[in-house]
Amino acid sequence: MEYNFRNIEQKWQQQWQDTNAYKVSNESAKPKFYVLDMFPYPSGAGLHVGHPLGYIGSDIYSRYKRLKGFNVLHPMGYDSFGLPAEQYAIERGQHPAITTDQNIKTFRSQLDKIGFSYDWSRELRTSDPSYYKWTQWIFLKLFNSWYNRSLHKARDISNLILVFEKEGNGSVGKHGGISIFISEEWMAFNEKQQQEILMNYRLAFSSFGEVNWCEALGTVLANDEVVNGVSERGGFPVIKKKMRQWYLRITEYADRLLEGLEHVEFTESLKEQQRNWIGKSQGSEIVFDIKGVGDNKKLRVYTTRPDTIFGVDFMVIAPEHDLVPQITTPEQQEAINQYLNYVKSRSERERLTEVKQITGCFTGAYALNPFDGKEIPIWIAEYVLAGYGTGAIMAVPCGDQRDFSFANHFDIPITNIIGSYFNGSEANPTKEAVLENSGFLDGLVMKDAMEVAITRLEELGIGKRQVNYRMRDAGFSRQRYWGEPFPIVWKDGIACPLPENELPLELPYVDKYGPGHEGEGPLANITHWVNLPDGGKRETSTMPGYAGSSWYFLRYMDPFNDNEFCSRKASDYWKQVDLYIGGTEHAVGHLLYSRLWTKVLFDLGFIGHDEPYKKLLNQGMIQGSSRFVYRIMGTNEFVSFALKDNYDTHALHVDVNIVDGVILDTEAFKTSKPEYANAEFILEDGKYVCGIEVEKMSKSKFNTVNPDILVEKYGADTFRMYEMFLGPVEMSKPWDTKGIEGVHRFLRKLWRLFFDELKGKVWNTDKATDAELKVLHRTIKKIEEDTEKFSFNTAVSAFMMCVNELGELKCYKKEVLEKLLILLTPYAPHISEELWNLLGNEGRILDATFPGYDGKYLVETSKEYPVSVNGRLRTTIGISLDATQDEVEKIVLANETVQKWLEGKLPKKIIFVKNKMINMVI
RNA sequence: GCGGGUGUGGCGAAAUUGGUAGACGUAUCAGACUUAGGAUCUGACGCCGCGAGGCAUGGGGGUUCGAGUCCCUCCACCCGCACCA
Repeated sequence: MEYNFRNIEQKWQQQWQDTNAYKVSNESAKPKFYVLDMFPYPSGAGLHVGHPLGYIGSDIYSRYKRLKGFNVLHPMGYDSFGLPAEQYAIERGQHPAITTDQNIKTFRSQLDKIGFSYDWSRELRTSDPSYYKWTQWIFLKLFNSWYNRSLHKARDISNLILVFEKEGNGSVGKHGGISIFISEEWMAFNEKQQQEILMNYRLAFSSFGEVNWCEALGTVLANDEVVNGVSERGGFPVIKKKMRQWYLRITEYADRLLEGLEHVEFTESLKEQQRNWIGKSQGSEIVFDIKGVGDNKKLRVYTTRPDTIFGVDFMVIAPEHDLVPQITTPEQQEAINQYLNYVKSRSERERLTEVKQITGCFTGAYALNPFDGKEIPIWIAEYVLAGYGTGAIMAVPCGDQRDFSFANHFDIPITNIIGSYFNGSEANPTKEAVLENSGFLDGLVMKDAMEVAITRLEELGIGKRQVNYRMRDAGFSRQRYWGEPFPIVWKDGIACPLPENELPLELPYVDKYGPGHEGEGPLANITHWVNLPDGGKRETSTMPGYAGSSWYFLRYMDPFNDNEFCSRKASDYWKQVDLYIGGTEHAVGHLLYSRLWTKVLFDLGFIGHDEPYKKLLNQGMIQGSSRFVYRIMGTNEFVSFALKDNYDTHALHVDVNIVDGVILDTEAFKTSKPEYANAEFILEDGKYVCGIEVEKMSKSKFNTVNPDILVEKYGADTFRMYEMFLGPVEMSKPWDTKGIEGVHRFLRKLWRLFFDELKGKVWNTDKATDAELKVLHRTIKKIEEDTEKFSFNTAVSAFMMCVNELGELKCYKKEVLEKLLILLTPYAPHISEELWNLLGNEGRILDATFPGYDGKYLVETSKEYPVSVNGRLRTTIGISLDATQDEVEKIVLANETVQKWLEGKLPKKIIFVKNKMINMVI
């Protein structure tokens, strides 16, 4: 009887499906555990070996937790709305609903072959109306909420209206550009004015704003979807455009999003990325008078270094700053106009990439230093951003390198306030210097002077402490088709929410789902849908890809609920996701937005926790190892790697599947493409050697490896274990199929502990020896520890060692083997089930209990201790474990080899490290 | 530039956290059994050396009886962020 993995795997996968083996109940006396994979966008390209890496890790952990007695929620679904799905559909010329459905089917069948333990009954799709009904519902909650800054919590908007009616907005503070009003003023506003004011407080709000407009994609993109001035998807140019858009007021949550990072287990680098994105900076705002202009025109700058105020040699304001036209002197008008034209001609991309170039223009105006009255020239320059701080800075050339370069470039005299810390040829951003030329701050160390300066500024009423964030409110609308429609109707310029009983507002079916024109999305073309009988017009943009993924982890808890997005009972039972596995690419997108939604839902009392994920594990990316052939220019002749420099060649990707290691299968190559049919080769040692490069795994690079082929050839269990064996899950590594044989060999060796090809059944019910139990218990301990810390690669090694050792001991004992099978279940579920069954066990192995290890088999009564003299290993000596220090010394000193090294002398010190080694110092 | 991370055999990687470096697996070589082997098993396999032995965890220095592990310093690579005032 041999290991026939194909039959075994098919049989058990069918069985699991037929018996709903992995269905999970919300009612259980067991402790809960929630293991979640980042749900995929079902791309049409199919899986490559990189995709299942995290899924295998999470599957192992879920199965392990289940054996440990937990009620484990381990669901899967699809992020099926969004830009990628729509783009793919457009490329195929098919409706996204159809392509999405097809892709999901392919995806599912590929996943099923690997033997995952998902509870598929809870499957969800973000593009399903029964799901996005609740995405829309949560949007309405965001729309109907505001952030109460004194409670640090979201509150219903009705409660804000009450405050306005009673006392105006004095106590809640200015949000957006709204000025302070009192109760009477509020009552005097008409409906439209009131709604416009409320819009400045809503957590989901609409506003005209500069957005990242991508002409090629015909849509607006979020900041994190724009990389280096081009779209993340497709790499198309992105420009700024003013449009009415929806936003989420994530900036109100900046502090809580930062603070929450202290309580979750994310990697330091991921936390750092989020902190970076939020970009909190503590500083102060200072108001400067402008020479010769009225009191109503003052220059407000933002700085983190108020201590350097006496070192300010010039001011720089953003070219877009409101003051520019107001303060420019007639003499400078011409130059300023020219400069503004230049700035306008610069694309976002150029401004981002050509950062080294120093440009700017003097306005002719001067600000006045409030302490010594010094006249400070005001410049404009594109390096100062309108959107950050006040859009104006005070420049201190001796302390800031950018300011220094600017001063140098335009010959602005530099004031040195830090004495010898400034060497005249570069700025020194130190906080340790003792201030000079700094009026009342003279003699103070800079870091102490900050506090003194800001206090004085506040006393004078010309400055205040100010916290700034780099993060902006998140753009929440897309001029696209394939997304959630907004449950909003515009009436006379007022955004009216749809009543809850009209949800879901279904996405109308259209034939033309391509981009609309002039910024409006495709929905604008469906006039019968847009225009309502009462004169209202539906919002025509749709929600972005991250809408549905911001709360899906909650829906899995209660997926069939028609009355609520998730009952409080269900979310109180499952609580946070205990383990969330996925890549780092969502560090500042999905992971930030879903944290925001969770916090809002928590504030509003719909759920009981305000961080969605307890622990996040980032699986590394599996890269492709590409192979290259070198074609001699203008010929059909290919030259082997080592000889390529003798010719004028260019490198071409060659399909990794026809290369064995680095050796090209030249016959397969000839048949791979018609143009290669007559290819000729210049070989080295009779072989064609390919070049290697590690790149992202992608079809276009011919370096993808399809898991289906590996599963077909070696089985799912081998595939699962090999993916884990490659190395730590969190590390990126190039794929190499070579070693998979070793893992497959291990499973066959395991099989032979139960059945022999010739002899048949070899397992028996004899009593296990101490030596055998020792191997078993050591393995139990190791597997438990490794699985617990996600060290799946070392766990696989431990299995291999265990089977090797049992093989050497000729241990075919059921007592030992069945426990080993339980350990192995999470890693290789099919073979474990089968052997468990063949051992005559009742029930399913997935309901077994993870065995405990007995310490007595791990402890040795005596041990060979290494003995070293002055740290150098000399010999080993067997000593019983309960020997006292004195006894150890006696035994060691009596040893002949040790005596030889001591040369008759007595050691100064004998160090006896229990269970480790003995070292003597002479 | 700033932040995070990594550096160990031909290759993927281990190392109980300061205690015999290279487990486990691949690759390679040798052998056994075989009509055959891409099956199975055994052995060798960091470097130098016939050997005893010596040298080895990116380089250099330090702490320690003892360092891959801790400290200082330099170097290389990967990943984020980047005129953010």
